Amino acid sequence: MSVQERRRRERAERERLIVATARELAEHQGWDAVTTRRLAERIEYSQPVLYSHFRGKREIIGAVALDGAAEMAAELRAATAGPDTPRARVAALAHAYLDYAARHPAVYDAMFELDGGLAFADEDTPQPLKDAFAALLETLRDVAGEGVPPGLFTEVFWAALHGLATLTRAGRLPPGDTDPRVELLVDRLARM
Amino acid sequence: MSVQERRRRERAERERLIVATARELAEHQGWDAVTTRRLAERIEYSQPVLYSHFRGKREIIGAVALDGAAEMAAELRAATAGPDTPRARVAALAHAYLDYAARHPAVYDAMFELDGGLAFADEDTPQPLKDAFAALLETLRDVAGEGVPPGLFTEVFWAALHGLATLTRAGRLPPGDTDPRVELLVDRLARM
DNA sequence: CCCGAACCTTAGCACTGCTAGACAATCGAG
DNA sequence: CTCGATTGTCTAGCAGTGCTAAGGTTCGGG
Repeated sequence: MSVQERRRRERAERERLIVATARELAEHQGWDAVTTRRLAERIEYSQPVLYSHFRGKREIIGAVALDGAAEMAAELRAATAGPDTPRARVAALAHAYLDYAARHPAVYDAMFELDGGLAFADEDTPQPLKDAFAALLETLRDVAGEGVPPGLFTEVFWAALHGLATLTRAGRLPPGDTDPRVELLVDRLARM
Repeated sequence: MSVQERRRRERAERERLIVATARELAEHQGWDAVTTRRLAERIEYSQPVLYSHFRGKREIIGAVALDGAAEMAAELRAATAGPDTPRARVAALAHAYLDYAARHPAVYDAMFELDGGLAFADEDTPQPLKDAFAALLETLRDVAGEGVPPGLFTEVFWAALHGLATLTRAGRLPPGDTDPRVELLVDRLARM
């Protein structure tokens, strides 16, 4: 009985190892470098072992995404804990969001650009994703303005941040100038 | 001499055929279905012929992106030609943008999500891309507000639209509700 | 001590983007 | 009109991808 326990623990441990290794590989060399062969080699098991934990590469991406969502939510909450005024909290939130996207591009992609097989905006949406959205909403609800549903406002604000994050990183927007862009966004969208 | 002329024309014609076929395939079955083998079969030539026109698949994506940029710019200009007030023009612009993204997801991806090997926000940026940005700027410059550079304003507005377009299509935002989102965006960002 | 089951690996499939080398058709010069 | 050279195209193949069927090997439970 306790043997089965131990095995279960070891399996869970190995699963964490897979996800952590995938993330590390992706952060250092990009998702293209995350092949099942390389990943298997890094964890020192053969390829089929990966498929005993995940249905396929897509699910591994999904696992990294959940990991990142929890981490991002925590960072967003930490950033908005300090400032006193709603305006300052929103600005801090925006900067923290863009900062995370810039510092962890691979994880950001797993969450919002790649297909990790996760449900979004749905009752089946995994908790970490719901929670990350909640972290945005907690701060943004205070500046939605009269007659504007907080959820709707959060969606629009989030979309704007997402657009800035992805277009900037892909080189579609000139780098630098992030600060004035965020300032404009916050000044115009937020209603105190 | 005229023989070489004819050949040159036929080559150019075949190049257009390649791009058109790639686009059609992508629009109907997604970019994953656009493989060099399938593409070669569709144009009734062997694979290496593709490589005598383009350096690789990436450049083919880039060609589709340029095609789409010209088309999109035209649609944006057509949409903003009608309305009389700046407010209405901006709203029409936003809807036309999101409409194009929704109607031509594959082309939109070629322009803004995939790597087509194109330069952006640079002097080397191909004309169609510059022109598409210009189409946005022409309408948005009138509502940037005092002291805000039109270029900066356009970047932010564009990023918001891009975020809405991609998050909606990827299922990250609940479908429907597009109208109130656009209304909120226009009402808050634009200054008359 | 031995059996059965859980576990892991080897080997392979069908596919990808891309390319070297062989082949045929066409052109220009004599 | 003929012959060599140049173009153009295709066949065949490489290295790599995600994924899986089949076969051992190992190890706990009786």
